[in-house]
Amino acid sequence: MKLATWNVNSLKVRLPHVLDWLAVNRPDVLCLQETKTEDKAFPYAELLAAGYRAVHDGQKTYNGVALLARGELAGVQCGIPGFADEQKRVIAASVDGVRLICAYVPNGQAVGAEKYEYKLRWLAALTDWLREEVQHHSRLALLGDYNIAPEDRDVHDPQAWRGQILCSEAERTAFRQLLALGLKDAFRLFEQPEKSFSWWNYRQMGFRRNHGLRIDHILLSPSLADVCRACQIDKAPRKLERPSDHAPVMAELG
DNA sequence: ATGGCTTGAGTGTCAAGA
Repeated sequence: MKLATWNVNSLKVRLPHVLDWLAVNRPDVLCLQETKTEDKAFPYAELLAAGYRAVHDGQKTYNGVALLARGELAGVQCGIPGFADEQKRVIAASVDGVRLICAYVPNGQAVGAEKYEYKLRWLAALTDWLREEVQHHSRLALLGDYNIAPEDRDVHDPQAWRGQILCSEAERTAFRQLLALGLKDAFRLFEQPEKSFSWWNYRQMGFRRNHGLRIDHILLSPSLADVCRACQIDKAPRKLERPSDHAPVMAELG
């Protein structure tokens, strides 16, 4: 089973890239973030024609998350239960006995900002919810744009980013709280190239200079981590015309 | 130096991303 996640930064703009990528890679599941569209404009028909069913929780302009799967999507859940949030950032469903949670963690804007406090509250609510979910679903994966670079090796210039948004200690602690639930960072189960990132700044030729961060992650419950055979970041779509600023991350389960 | 790109909304130019 191949699982993938991709922040597409507008599905309307990126649909051709997504369809091409699905055709080449044929994942069983693809999680999307930042669809930036309402449900009524979501391209269900185009995806179905490509062999993928989809569930989506979206809104105008911002946020929006979707789960695409070749198999049936059961037990669909939108949002974090008990956490009131106008912003569409979570969608969960089960495919072939695997519980999949697609998450778009708030950016946070700047350390100390109101949006930063929201990010930390949001992450605490996600973690509290997942503490229960991992009890009920031994085969569980949390995929998405975490907006957290977990360690200095996930940052192109750790000195410049030290303590900054996406790299602050409170954010990294929140990430470790997710790991403390028993979840494993699929990417770090394997030897990886140095300076591997999943996002690069659009400005100042960020991609060509590899000025990036690894902020998109696939976390796996122990039973899935045990059967994970590979995990990689696919930089190919980032090289296309009008790319998303994020690259897809894919994990292969045995 | 708080900008530099990109998107959506909407037709001015700004908010938001990371």
